Amino acid sequence: MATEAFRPTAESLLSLYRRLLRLHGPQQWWPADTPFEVAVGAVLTQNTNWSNVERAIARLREAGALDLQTMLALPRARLAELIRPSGYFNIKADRLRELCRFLRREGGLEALAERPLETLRPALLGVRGIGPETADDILLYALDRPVFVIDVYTRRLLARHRLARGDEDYETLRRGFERALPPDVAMFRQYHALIVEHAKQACRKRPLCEQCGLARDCPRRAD
DNA sequence: TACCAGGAGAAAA
DNA sequence: TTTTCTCATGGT
Repeated sequence: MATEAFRPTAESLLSLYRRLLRLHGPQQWWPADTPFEVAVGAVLTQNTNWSNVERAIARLREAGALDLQTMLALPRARLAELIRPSGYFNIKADRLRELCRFLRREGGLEALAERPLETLRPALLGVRGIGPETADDILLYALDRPVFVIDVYTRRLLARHRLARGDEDYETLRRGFERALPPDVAMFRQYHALIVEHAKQACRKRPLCEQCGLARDCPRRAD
């Protein structure tokens, strides 16, 4: 596992950010009505296309289960059935229930929002089924904390632009962004959303480049 | 039919 | 400690 430092300059990351922003314009993220829905979506999107997540969330909404107390009261089998379109529904039902129990113990997302990041992030990572990317999605988009979300698209883009090799561990990449950039929640959200949007647009109906994940012949590539 | 998609945890090496 | 396997649906 690669452990050496990823220490990009602020200018290199800001330059990439500005190019993505020019290409795609401001993104409206995260697509959810409430912080709780953000947290649910963060679990459901694990290794899953967002369109499948939307189906599952729509079913939860129809069932009136998009709030903490109702979801906690649902039998596991019923919850799994509701989120079936998101895939991995048995595992994700357990993960959602673990997350809901955690939120109940902590007094809900509103109470969590009062905790310092130094204890909040480890607490989230202590929930079974909540890994670093899912925790950081929740911190950034549901709890307004300046943490940078690292996903597969971020790795590919960093590698493509020679800012990283792409196989660095999650914490190395996250800390690299957070050290180089000011702790700006709105900008971190926009940056991550732009990376995902860029990858989706560039790769649509085109073969992926094995290095960066973007299409070799895509006219919208940011380089 | 085969592959991929906004991971995470357990098991095996 | 690192790598591999498992979980699963819907779109292309």
